[in-house]
Amino acid sequence: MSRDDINSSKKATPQPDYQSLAELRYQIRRFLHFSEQAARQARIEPNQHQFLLALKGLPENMRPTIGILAGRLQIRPNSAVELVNRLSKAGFVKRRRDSDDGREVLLVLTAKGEAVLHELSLHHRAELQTAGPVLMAALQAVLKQARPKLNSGKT
Amino acid sequence: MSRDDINSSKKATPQPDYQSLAELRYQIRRFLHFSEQAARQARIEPNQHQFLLALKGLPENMRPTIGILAGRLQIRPNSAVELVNRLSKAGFVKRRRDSDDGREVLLVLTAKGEAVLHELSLHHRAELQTAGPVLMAALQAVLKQARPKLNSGKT
DNA sequence: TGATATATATCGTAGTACGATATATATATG
DNA sequence: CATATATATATCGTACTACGATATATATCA
Repeated sequence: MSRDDINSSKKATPQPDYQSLAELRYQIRRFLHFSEQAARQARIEPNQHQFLLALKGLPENMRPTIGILAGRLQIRPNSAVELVNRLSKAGFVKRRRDSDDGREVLLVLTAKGEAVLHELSLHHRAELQTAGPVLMAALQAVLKQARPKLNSGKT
Repeated sequence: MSRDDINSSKKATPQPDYQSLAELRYQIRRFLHFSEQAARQARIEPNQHQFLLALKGLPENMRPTIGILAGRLQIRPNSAVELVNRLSKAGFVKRRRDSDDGREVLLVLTAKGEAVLHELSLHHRAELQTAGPVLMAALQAVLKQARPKLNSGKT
């Protein structure tokens, strides 16, 4: 007993708002692109930079193992191994075969790795000063039209 | 007995908050990872999906040319050409050598492309229902500590 | 002890963005 | 109007890296 209008008071708008969705992805890409360039300027590969950040910024309750880091980077454990190979070859991290569990490998930042990460983090924080709000806006635009049910809105 | 405590009321915190920075990137990766898997489930390559979205969601004042799309995807124009090659081979887009400028190529979605994009967009919108707020929170956490100066500010 | 699970490592492969370069069309300039 | 130059796409070979499949080492359980 209801007509399917476009979008007015339905549960979830049937037609997605492509424009806001596209804008969100565009802004995300811009930020990621900035990040990659910043990394290369700092003489480190973007994915290696992300590894360093994931390592240093790991929540305290997590152990810095290959597997955990892989999860944080959303890559397969074997890919993480290869990444660590390149990282240690470049002198950014060290492997520490310690722990109770002899299978695990704990990753540790070297001074060099720490330095690059520090520099890059400051740069990123500065960039986010402007990019952040833009991202927020794009995200909110998507969420606004995505809202599943919302009648009696006041706006 | 040192005063380089955490951060309290400085201009811009000298030490970046690695944890919130890392968390932001983690959440971005989770969303992108979801997106990639969703695309593959829909039988399309993630980058091809992004192209379709960028095309359909292009602001009205922009013409859907290779160059413009390349900019929106943050890739080189020649990479965009190759992407379009794969897209048209797969039947998702068509080239339209029209326009006043004979050098340009205008991209057009096929019905097939439209269909996949529609499906994926709904899926993404649904995902963002939960992922969106998490991203927002992560972003805000970074911005909070990144705020450069905050005296006599208006919020 | 033996069986099985888990963590890391190795290796070959495939996919793709890139730089360098080529071609086509447009525009400027004499 | 002919030529020079700029711009938009296109082509081609290369390099990088994440991946699947598999191997090895250690842990855990029966």
